[in-house]
Amino acid sequence: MASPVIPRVIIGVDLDYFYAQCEEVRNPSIRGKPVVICVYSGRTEESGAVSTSNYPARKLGVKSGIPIILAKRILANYPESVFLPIDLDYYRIVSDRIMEMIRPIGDKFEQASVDEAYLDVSLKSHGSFDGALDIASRIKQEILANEKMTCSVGIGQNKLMAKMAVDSKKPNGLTVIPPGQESLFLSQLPLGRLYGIGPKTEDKLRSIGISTIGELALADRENLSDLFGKKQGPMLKEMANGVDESLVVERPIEQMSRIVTLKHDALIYDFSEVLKPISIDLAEKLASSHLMCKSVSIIAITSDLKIRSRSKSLGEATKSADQIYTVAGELFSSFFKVQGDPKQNEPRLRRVGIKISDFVSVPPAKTETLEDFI
DNA sequence: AATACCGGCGAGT
DNA sequence: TCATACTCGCCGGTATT
Repeated sequence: MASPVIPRVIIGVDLDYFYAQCEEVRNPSIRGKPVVICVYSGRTEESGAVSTSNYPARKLGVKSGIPIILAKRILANYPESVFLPIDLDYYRIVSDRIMEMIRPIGDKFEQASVDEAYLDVSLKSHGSFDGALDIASRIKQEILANEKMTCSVGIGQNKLMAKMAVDSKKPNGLTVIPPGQESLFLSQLPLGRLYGIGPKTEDKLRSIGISTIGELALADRENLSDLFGKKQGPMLKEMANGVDESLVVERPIEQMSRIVTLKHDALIYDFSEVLKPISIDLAEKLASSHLMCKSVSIIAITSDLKIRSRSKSLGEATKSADQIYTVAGELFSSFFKVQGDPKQNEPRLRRVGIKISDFVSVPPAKTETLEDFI
C-alpha cells in the first residue's frame, strides 16, 4: 500500500548574477556598467576564463566560460566596462549572511550552492500557494533591505518546479507554477531548458526522436533506461512530467577540491611546489569544518582538456596536510607510471588538483594544535 | 548477492 | 580564436566480502 503523497509547497531562491552583484554592492559606482568576474590562470597577462558577468555584459555576449581575452574584445567599445578578479572568500561571506537570514523562514532549508537555496514552506504557508507567495515576497524584501541585492524566486510543489519557476524569470523574478500546471508550463519550454538536460543529453534524446519536453514526458521508459541507465533514464521522464520527490534537506559537505592551472603544460612535473599549498589549504578547510577525510584523489586536466583522476581511500581518516600531500604525490607517480613511455603525442598536463572526500566529523571537544597542520 | 572502490562523464554554479 | 574553480550525482566495471 503506497503512502499518500502529502502535497508540498517549495520555494527556490537564486541570488541574481551573484558574484557580479556582490561586486556591485561592494562598489555601487559600477552598477549599470558591464561587470565581468574573471578567473585569471596566470599563464599570460590575460589568460583565463569568465566566471560570470552582470546583465549589461551578458546582453553584449559576455557569458560564463568564455575566455577573458574574448570578453575584452567584445567590450572593447565599452571603456566603462569593469573586469574584476574573482574573490570567492568575499562572496562566501555575503552568501553565508543571506543564507542564515532566510534559513529560518521555511520549515526546512537546503542550500544548493553558494547562491541558491530551497525552502519547504508546506507548514508555514498552510499548504497555500498564495501564502507561499507572501513568504517569497518577504524573502525578496529582506535580502534587498539587508544586502541591497536582488534575487529570483520560484514556487512549485517540488524542488524541480521551484527551480524551473526561478529560471523562468531572471533577474529579480517571482514566479509561481500552480499545482496542476506543471506539464503545461514545461511543455512551453525547449528541451534543453529542463533542469539536468545539457547539450550531451539533448543530443542523445534528439537522436532517438525526442526533441521536446512534451515528447520526453511520453517517452518509453525502457527506451530511456537503455540509453541513460536504469536510474537516470526513468528520472528524465519523471522530470519532463514535473515529478520530483526529492526532499528539502540540509546537505552535509561531501567533498572539497582545489585545482590550479600550471604555468606551462607538463609531461612530467615536479608538483611539490603546487601540491603543498593546495594540501595545506584543504587541511585548513577540513579543520574549520571539524572534519577528517578518508579519501584523497588527484585531478588532472590534460592539454586536450580531458579530465583524468586517480583516487585512494585511506584506511583511517586524516586531517593532516602532510598526509594529503603525500598520498596525492603517490597518486601522481602512479598516474605517470601507467601512462607508459612518454610518447611524442602523449597529452600533457594543463591543470592539476586534489580532491578530498568521505568525511567523518571530528568531535568538537578537541582543540586543534599547530602540529595538526604540519 | 551486496557493498565498496575506482575512473569517467555530465551538469550546474 | 580560447577554454577557471569548484560541487554534486550517476554510470559501468571491477574488487572485496
